[in-house]
Amino acid sequence: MEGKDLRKAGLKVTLPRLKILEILEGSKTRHVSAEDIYRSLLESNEDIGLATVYRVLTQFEAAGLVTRHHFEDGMAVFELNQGTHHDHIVCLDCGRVEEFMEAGIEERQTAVAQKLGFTIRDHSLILYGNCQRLPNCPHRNRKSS
Amino acid sequence: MEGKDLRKAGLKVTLPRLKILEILEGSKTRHVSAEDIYRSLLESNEDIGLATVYRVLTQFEAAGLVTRHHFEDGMAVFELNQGTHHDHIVCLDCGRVEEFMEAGIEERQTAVAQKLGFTIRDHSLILYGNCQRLPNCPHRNRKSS
DNA sequence: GCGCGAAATGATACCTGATCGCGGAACGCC
DNA sequence: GGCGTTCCGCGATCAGGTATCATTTCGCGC
Repeated sequence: MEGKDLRKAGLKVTLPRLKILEILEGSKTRHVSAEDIYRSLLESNEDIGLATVYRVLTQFEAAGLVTRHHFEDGMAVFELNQGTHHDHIVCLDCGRVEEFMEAGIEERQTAVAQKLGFTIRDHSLILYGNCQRLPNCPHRNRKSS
Repeated sequence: MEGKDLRKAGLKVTLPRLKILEILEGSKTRHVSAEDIYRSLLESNEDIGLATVYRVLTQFEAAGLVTRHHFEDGMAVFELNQGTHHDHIVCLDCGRVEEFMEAGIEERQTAVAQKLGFTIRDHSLILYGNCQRLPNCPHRNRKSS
């Protein structure tokens, strides 16, 4: 993803937007907060204000480039859209986020909505659990809730 | 629900707690924010501080009397627990909230979590849609998103 | 390349939802 | 009723996020 993707999305190509895209792509965790991005920018000695980070993320969301999630702590995190829809499961011990997609669940959601007289537009499904501290958990010893 | 329920929950019976319980029970919408409750209290000329409302709601949550939800706008709303688990569907036009429960969805959630090596502890499923402005929608003409 | 108007940015003040700290008040066991 | 413990009201405070506005940057037409 690069300049032309921004233009395609109807956004001017500016340095802050490029840098933020870059960070979203390069991030290991896929789910980052505005502050995370701001901190990354500072570390790369980019002189980009926090307000700009928020503005750009909001524009990216409106343009469909990223999705905004609210996990349990209420703080917004952002994720680069890579085509396919999915839901999330969050480890309460280590904060790790896994993604999944279950056609059966999706179907039933639509059915339920219809039964209640709603036209479904969107949904948010987040499971919370413990990831059993598998040895390969990359987030072990992170802050506990 | 009354004084003895508070005591059963390990909480002293105090006027603020009783009043707040009362409001939760009497509320038409079942899903109310701390500010909603605070406003109700002011209207009834109760001299109860906003901080107390938050404290009491947090205690109620810890005691299992209420559940806290974060709908799309991020603001917390509280709902009196009346036994059965359920999920929510929110109308994007009018803000109406309906509740539903789909055993098939619940089952699949557990299965997915297990497959990913998680022990599921909790989940949040919220559908967003349009309620087709049925004539009996009690929320028509509320703020639009 | 260059100039120019529109759009974007950075700094900072501000807003809102929520929490903290503390002196004084209320609860409830006796 | 008396008294220790818990709770409460108030105001200060915090954190995430937004609005304002002067300055800078983009990119189109030349």
